[in-house]
Amino acid sequence: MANIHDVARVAGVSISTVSYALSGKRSIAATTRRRIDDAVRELDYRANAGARMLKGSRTNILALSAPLHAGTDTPAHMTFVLAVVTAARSFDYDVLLLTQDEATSGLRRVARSSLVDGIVLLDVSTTDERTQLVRELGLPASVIGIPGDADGLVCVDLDFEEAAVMAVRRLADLGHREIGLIGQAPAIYQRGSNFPPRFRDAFAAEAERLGLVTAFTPAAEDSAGVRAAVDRISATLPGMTGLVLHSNEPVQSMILELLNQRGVRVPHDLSVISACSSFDTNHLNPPLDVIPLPADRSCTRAIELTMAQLEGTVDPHVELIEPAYVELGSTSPQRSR
Amino acid sequence: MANIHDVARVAGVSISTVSYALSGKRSIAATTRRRIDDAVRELDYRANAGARMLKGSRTNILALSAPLHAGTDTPAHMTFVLAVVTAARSFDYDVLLLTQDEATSGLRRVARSSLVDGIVLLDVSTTDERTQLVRELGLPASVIGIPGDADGLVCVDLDFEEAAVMAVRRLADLGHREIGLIGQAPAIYQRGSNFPPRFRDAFAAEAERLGLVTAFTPAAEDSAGVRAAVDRISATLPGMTGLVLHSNEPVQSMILELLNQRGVRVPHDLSVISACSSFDTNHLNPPLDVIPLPADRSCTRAIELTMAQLEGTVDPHVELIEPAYVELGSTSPQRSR
DNA sequence: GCGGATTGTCGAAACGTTTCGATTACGGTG
DNA sequence: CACCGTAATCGAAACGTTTCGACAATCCGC
Repeated sequence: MANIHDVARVAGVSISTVSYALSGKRSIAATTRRRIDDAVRELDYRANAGARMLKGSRTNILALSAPLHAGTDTPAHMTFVLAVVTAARSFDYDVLLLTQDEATSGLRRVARSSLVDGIVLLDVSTTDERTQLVRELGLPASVIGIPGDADGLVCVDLDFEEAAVMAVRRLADLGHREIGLIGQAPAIYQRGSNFPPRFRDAFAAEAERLGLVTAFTPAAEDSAGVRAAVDRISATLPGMTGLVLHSNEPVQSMILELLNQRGVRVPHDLSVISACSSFDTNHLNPPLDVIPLPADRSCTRAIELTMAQLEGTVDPHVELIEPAYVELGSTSPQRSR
Repeated sequence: MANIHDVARVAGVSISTVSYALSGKRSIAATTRRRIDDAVRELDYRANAGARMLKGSRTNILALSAPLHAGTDTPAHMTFVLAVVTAARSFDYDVLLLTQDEATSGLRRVARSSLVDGIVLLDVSTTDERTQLVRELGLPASVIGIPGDADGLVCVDLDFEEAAVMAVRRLADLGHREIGLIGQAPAIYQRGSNFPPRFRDAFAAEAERLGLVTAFTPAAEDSAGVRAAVDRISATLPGMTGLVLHSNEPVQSMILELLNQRGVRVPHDLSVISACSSFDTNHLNPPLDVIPLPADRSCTRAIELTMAQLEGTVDPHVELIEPAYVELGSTSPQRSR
């Protein structure tokens, strides 16, 4: 593989001139620069990554700790992973993927060996061993999601509380007084994933503030679980006219199918809102009003903040992304009885 | 961050002794080794990755080129990615994730800068620009899937042809004479993904060899698409008593639901086989006989072969993984009419 | 008690960059 | 014309490791 000496020889200059020409850190005569560029092209030269890491103190690699737990919605998870990789590349950073059991131990390994300049944490639980580790390592790091103890960390996430408030208000404004929430699979609440309870609790709180009657149920991911969830919530709240779905695409799709089978028309009989969904609700039947979960925005921001930490220009804080409400016709005013 | 000099100083030896103690490449006195181990622990020392890459010619990093295309089954894709990462770790290798537009250009970049020792390609199409690139780069590489031009490449994949033969024979052995195949979404065949036509064509060939009547249809991934596919195949083959599903989990689930609604009992009225599925068909209703797509085996083998290429002990070839048939009670003999 | 093998340790070179300080050439200013 | 600042280039040091060759100390068999 060609190295900088080869380039220097072919271009007839010293290696430092080559280095400066490529980095642009000192001025180089136009003719010299052209000869160097030609040599680089001819040899298909690229600076050796190891040497660059060793000398400069940047590796241009980030670690992405992304454990995939049972019950996690894989497409949503993948969306975040891809968004992180894409955002990192826009800053000329590559991404090292750490998963499963290596999500924690691998983090320590790559950090201590100076293989990465920074860390991104995905899918944090309310009590997550990775948060303490990240504090110890002292490397720039951004957490996507809000762990229980966010002290000393840079965290980014959709404002799930505000999203819940938004959904409740929307239904309240339309005159609905009895509203339901179908959430994630029970396993997800048990594992302590950070966002589901944030949404559920804010939903209940805002509804109470507005004097609405609510019911909540999780929904297991198979058709039996979905049927049971719908049955449960109808039994608890027979007069329900508004429903918020905080679950993955297949579950939302099954719920709509079930409602349809039972002759419940959306939005005529029931106003339905899809909350914090990372997929396109236009493909549902009918399309659902949605408060999107903008993976790209969270991830882009997380990477920006990691880069800012590398420059030392940012302090630990929690950054919440403002939710937006997208109308697609699945809500309507409560009919007077 | 502590370096090898610090360890040497604390242990009271030279740096070369530390290096040999850690690598085990020369014998070291037991007492010396203990002092060094203690120093390493005290300082939480780990060899600097950049320096190690520069000096040794190994980086202990693999590039994983894993573009996610529209229509690809995300959970299956993720299963492969995770399996690659896990297998790589078992050889002390980390994985750099290259996706989307970087799946090709990033490959060139990281290879030319000697950031990675080898390459793994996922989701290759029949004509894939990455295969030519990999040949040019001359780095150890393993392809998961079989591209149109596999010359000079190391490829690993489930033997989709044999899997198709297995499914057809199973149904034929049970006395079924008219069998159908519901495949992937049309978009996937159009994009040239490598395995769907391999399965489809082998299915047709083996059925013809055995004198069976067949019908094939792709299935779009929404409920309308599934309904249309089932309608199409029933219309083409009214006497169909055996059905093979080569599609993702939601689609298979919807198909079974639809059959159930229409009063078609599995296996009493229709024997159904789930082919090359990376998910657990026990969760379907009813559970389906399955020829599993063993992501972990393909990926483990791909990594093994990449490691073997690093040692120079392997030549380009295509390696097919023997499929297995798992009975779960969704097939039964053809009833005499 | 001597030669030769073995064991344990060390110093130094090399890997390919980046970057600091030095040097040369040259045009502009007083 | 002497002086200075600037542009363009170069040589050399440093980053932290691995590994080669050298050397001293110990052991073994006779």
